[in-house]
Amino acid sequence: MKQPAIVKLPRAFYRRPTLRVARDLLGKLLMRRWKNEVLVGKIVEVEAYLGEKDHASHAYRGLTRRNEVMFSNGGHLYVYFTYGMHFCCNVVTEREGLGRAVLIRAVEPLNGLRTLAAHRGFSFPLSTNDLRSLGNGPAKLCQAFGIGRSENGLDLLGNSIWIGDSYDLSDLQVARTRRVGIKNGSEHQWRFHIKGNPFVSPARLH
DNA sequence: ATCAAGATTACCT
DNA sequence: GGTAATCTTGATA
Repeated sequence: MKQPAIVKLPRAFYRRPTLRVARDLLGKLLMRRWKNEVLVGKIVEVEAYLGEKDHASHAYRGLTRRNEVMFSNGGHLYVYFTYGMHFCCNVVTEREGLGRAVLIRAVEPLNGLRTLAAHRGFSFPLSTNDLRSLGNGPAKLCQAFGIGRSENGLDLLGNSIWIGDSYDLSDLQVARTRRVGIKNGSEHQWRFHIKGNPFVSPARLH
């Protein structure tokens, strides 16, 4: 029995209100062409950052060289470098000029495990712990997928990195909480994750 | 020019 | 539970 083809999310998906995009990204498939295979991770945890009104957002003080991709059209990848060693990636939402995006915080690895493990420095076969540690954090998943400076600004409608639709999300249980790792703006419940999913970032399963 | 803080992680007790 | 690692950015002077 043949599996249905995975459809790339269209521009219109990203151009909707950011909180709705964040919620709807759960269960979708982060995909990257890598040599002769396709790396795939199911998105299980995200956070919305709502532009110049959001005190926790990189866009809070307006457009700068660092955050300029946030202000581009919905459907681009905003990658930033932090703590002197980590990259994190966001999906830009809505329309040009607003500076809104959704941070991808965790994925459940589904394909290309050998490559993802190699990028993370893990040996094969993976222990249960290492399998979870492939993508259960925003910097971890970037390392696993090889996402860094050169992927900043990439169009998710191209054929390098994109997000695929998934065909059956009827069982999806979504939880909504406050965002983590921020000071200002922590009162908003702009973090979403799949309830009970073991690939959500550590100690934040509820 | 200088400097503090950072949308984190790994490793320690 | 705690904290070192590591460097870019943006703010202030």
